Amino acid sequence: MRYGDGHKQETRGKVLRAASAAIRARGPDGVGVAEIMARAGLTHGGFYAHFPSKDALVAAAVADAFAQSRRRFLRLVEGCSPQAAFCAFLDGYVSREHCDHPASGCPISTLANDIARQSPAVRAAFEEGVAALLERLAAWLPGGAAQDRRALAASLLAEMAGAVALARALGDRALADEILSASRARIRTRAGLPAPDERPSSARSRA
Amino acid sequence: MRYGDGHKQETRGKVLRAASAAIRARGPDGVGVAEIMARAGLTHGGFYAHFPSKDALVAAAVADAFAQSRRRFLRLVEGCSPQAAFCAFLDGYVSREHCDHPASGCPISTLANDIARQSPAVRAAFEEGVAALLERLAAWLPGGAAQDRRALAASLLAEMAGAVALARALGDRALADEILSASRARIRTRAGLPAPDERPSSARSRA
DNA sequence: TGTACATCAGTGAACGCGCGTTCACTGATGTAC
DNA sequence: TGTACATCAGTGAACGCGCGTTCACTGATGTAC
Repeated sequence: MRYGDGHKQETRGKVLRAASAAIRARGPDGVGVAEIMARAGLTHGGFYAHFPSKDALVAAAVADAFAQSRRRFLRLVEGCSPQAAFCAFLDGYVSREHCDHPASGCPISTLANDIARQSPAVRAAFEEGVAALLERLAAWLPGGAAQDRRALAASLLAEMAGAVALARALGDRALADEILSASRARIRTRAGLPAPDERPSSARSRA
Repeated sequence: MRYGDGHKQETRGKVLRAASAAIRARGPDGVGVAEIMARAGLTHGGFYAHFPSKDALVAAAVADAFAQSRRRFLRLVEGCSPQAAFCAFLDGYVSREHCDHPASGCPISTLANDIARQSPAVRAAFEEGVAALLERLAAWLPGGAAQDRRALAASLLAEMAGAVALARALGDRALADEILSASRARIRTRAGLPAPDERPSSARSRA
């Protein structure tokens, strides 16, 4: 082989990361194969040496997006109490920062509507990501039966994803921030967290 | 004029309704002008006699979708107490029925992710619809200062839209129904409604 | 009342464009002798 | 050690297709005389 052993895997990784970001930012049907390859520093012809179809790339990119989010939050939260972990997750998720950077954000908040219209392979990748995240959130919630914590986690995740998606859809920053801070405060209470963040959302967005 | 006085407006209305349904079901970029015209019983060439561009149609269709939802719920809820009105809205919204029929459903639950990527005209139509719905929901909520009711309405709407969008994205009906019923129950409690619905979600979906 | 004309909603072929996908080719490198 | 060959990741032109949009045309009807 005229390239180093891991060369092809490395290139595949570059394409995957470019796709994962671009698809979250503009939707699976909003970016083309050629643009993704260009962002990975390649030309479009080589794409099919790495993926059998665009659909397969989208499925892999969705899985990669969930894995990326998971890694980031597990790193952020290492050694924290479950309560502190949930709190950090919430503050990162329902935030102006997250709204403004969909390309590196949670795929649920960016892609839920698109996923309902995608192929079974893409939907399966999404579903796996959601199930894993729900389990993780449920484990961070305090007390109660496992089933109750799971149901609460589902309700809280629905609100988190809904609030961020809705805020992103609104051009009016004031209304968007109103929704974000209303949701953040209520999720805190619902999750049994003690100390609400009293900073105004404008200070939060600069943090 | 060789057609009756209201003929052109009537045709425009047909195109608009076809667009409003198709766009909610498959997204603004998932349906073409030709297909929408065909669904309205026309050929694609005549489109530009009614709308200056596809973008203008999408904006009008989004506004029409909100107006349609508003009309339907106001009819359903006529003469009810505010509490009963909110309850009817919630049960209709966070339901298997709503999940299974995006074409006639709330545009927030179907289009939030798409709207963030659309033109200013489309976003403005969406924003107006959201603001009007928020106001209506806030008026149905019990007690408290107007500002608190508005914040609660925003939080509840975020959860409603998030739960339905998430449930639609999941192929696994059991997981989807779990999310729907978890959200429905918790929104009921949060809105100060007394009697939770105890039927299992399988019975509900057949209702 | 009857004929010629004007109107304009709707038709359907055509356009330029970007998409996903294919394929003959390139050229840097590892291997065989 | 040096030369000929095999490998294959990546290139770039080309394909068929569907899209949004344009435009010359049709033909049913209302109006003018």
